[in-house]
Amino acid sequence: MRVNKFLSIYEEIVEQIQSGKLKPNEKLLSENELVEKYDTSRETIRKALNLLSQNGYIQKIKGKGSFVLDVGRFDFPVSGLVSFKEIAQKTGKPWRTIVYELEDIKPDDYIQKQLHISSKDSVWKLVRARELEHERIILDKDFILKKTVPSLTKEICEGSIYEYIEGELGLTISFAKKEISVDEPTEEDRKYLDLKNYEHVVVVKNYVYLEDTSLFQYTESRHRLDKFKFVDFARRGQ
Amino acid sequence: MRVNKFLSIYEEIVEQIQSGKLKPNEKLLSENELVEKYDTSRETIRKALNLLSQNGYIQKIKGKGSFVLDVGRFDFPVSGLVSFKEIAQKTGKPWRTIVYELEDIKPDDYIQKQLHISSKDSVWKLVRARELEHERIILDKDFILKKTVPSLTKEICEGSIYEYIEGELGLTISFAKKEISVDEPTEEDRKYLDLKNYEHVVVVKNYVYLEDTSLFQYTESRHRLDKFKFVDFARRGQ
DNA sequence: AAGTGGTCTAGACCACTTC
DNA sequence: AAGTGGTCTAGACCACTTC
Repeated sequence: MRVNKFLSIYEEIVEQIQSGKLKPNEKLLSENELVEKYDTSRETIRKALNLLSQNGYIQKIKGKGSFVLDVGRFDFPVSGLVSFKEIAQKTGKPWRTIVYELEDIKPDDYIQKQLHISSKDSVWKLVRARELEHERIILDKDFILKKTVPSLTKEICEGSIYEYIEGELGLTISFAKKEISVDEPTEEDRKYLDLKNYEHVVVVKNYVYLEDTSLFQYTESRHRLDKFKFVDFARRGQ
Repeated sequence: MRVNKFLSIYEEIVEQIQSGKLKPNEKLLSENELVEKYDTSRETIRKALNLLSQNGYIQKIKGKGSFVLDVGRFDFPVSGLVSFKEIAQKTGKPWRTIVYELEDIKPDDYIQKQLHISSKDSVWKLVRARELEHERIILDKDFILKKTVPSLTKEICEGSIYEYIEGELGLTISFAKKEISVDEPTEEDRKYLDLKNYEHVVVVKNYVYLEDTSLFQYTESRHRLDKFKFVDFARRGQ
């Protein structure tokens, strides 16, 4: 079976940029030269280069060529939430996930509205705290359609739910929408988080969709505000 | 001169979705049928469809077809800051921009570091408050390289700086990086914002790059936390 | 078996930048 | 004039979903 040619070219160039073999502001080989080098067609090279451009590795300039961006300036992840797991793994600080609740519920009005379901649909309610350096700084409240994910265990919830959903269940998550705002802490926040004296929490509402465009998960992440950071990288034009 | 064919096909289908001629979950014509309809090649149709997919209008499923997403679920803007101007224009509430400072400065250490420049480069410092319903809720502190934007006036700053930069100066902004975090208010925040008793502000640091990959603007937007909202829409995979 | 989108090829013409 | 990336064409084979 043939593997994606454009993807492996993309990955090879990413590796060259990350390892420093290709340096910031350096000019890549031209598209025609890359066609020669990889013995492929120009459209395949262009697919690889467009992916590099979309992901912030290079900048293409018409008439001039493609240039390596200074990725060091964009501390990873290039876009998205700087999750507690990433912080923890980068800094090597001790962390863990505490599962407070895992139950099968009938959704209330608010959850019905968020997931666009009726009161008849069963939902997993999962409440977890994320602890970093012995402080619980994020409260994740997940609501997952039971008809999509029939069984969940405490063990799965302590690890990665997405690995289970995509790996074990073979489902494909295709897109997600996030809304970030600030709110006052609830009783639940005060109970399950080490909030100190902060009078607000950063609330990230996350709506997760499957490949068939169905919404199957709503997550509310409530962050202690001193530990919150979000990075967004946006390219202009198409 | 030939106009982009794939772009006009994209725009035509966007219009059909927004006007309701194509309804949520409805199946689009297949790629081969669209080739017939628009009398073009399949790769051109695919470019238009991929753009629709990237911008959240449709979902493509292998073996099945392309389906209209329920864009109503994603209140615009699909991604990015829900800016005070957009809120104001949507709700029709009264708003204005107040220019407090516009001067030509020598950058201090912090600004030198943010813009990757030396103390010799001149910089415009611009401080503006955004007022909505007679409350100043956002403080925008812009630092703009003078060698890129030689002249700025109070009138330009009260309107849209980007319109001036892209329209009048003919420069192309190619990408931007945002960092969102929460901080304590400064003296300046207390002076120029109607902060009420909030003890924190949401800080959005924005780094703006030109087509030649040069960083020319650093903006720090300091939001009163009760008025802050950010929306992010992310597709998985490539 | 027929239809779907995903990948790939080998060409073409174009506008822009460099020399 | 030569080199660059951007758009477009007309084909091919593939894996996946539907019937």
